[in-house]
Amino acid sequence: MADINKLTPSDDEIRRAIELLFFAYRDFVSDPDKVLADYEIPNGSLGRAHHRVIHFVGRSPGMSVAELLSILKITKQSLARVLRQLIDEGFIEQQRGPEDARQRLLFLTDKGMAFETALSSPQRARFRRVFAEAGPQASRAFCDVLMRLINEDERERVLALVNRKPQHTP
Amino acid sequence: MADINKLTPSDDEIRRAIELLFFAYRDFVSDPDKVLADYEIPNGSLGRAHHRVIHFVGRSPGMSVAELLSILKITKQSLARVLRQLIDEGFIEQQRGPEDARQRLLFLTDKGMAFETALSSPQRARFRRVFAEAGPQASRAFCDVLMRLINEDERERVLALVNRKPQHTP
DNA sequence: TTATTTATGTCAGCCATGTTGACATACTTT
DNA sequence: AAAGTATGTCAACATGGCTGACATAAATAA
Repeated sequence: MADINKLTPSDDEIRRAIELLFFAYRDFVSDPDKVLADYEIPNGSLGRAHHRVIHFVGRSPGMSVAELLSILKITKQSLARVLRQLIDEGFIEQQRGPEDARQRLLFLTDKGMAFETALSSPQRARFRRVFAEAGPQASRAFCDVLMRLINEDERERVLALVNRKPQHTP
Repeated sequence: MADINKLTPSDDEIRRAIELLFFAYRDFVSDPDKVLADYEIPNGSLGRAHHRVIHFVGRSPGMSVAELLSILKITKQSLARVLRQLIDEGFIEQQRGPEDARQRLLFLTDKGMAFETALSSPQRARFRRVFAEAGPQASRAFCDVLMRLINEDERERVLALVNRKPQHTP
């Protein structure tokens, strides 16, 4: 019967995609681990959770704690732990919100920005190579599929974040 | 200057892909959580680690513990914990290797297979929808990019696993 | 045959990072 | 003044990684 009426992907193609996603993600997230392993701070070390916080704060300087929580989808107590360490170690600074003084707006320090670059650079190198090999059309298709994999009720919010051009903090 | 000489993807496209991968993976792996949350076993519950084991054992019935370890890339002590629970709860059975009697070959029981289906079905449904929406060409491009994201020194081994057609266990 | 290596299991403890629940503080809104 | 909101914090617990040490049985080399 083959794929005469290919309206729907086969179970086998789907299983293959699921497994590839597992392996690709596993290797992709392992990139920053080597960088993280080199950092030692009093009472612990830095992990992937810290990387995620640094990434999103770097991406949206001045974001509130609540915004960050809604992106990471973790509890404030979980975030508090890593945020405290990042602030104590001088990677992140807080400023009171000018409109709403209850908010603590988050910014990377220079040290934080340097760390962000160090953490993301192997990941960016990986994607640079892959996208160059696969070509622009496949790269766009890849992002299109990723976008569709995101929960529909959040997709718009996520796209707004992801599509925003980088901004300067004067 | 735009993209006249588009040999290399822009930093911005790469950053976007990195973020989309984060969000897509986050939502994708959250699918089985609801199923897992319903299962309770003595002294604990089942989590994503159990799901991964069940998936790969179901995928390659009769695989050895060493093979499973090399796929999951975790320590044997970490695996032992979840494997013990899965065996105790009757999801997985072990058989001595017929060639090498030191090996403990792993198989899903009927109960294990049913659980595997329950766990993966929301993920498969997600991909079925996405691939149908995105079309077969984009779906293939997606898998191609994922494949290239995998560490090169492992890619062949992973592809051999991923491309193998499902087999029957008589 | 004896010695070594290999595949697996297990005990004990540590660490990172998620969870819930309760409560405190400062600021905003009603 | 009262209620709601943004954030911080303390305490306890769960999951799932990790290391190190040691045990057993089977395969393989000396």
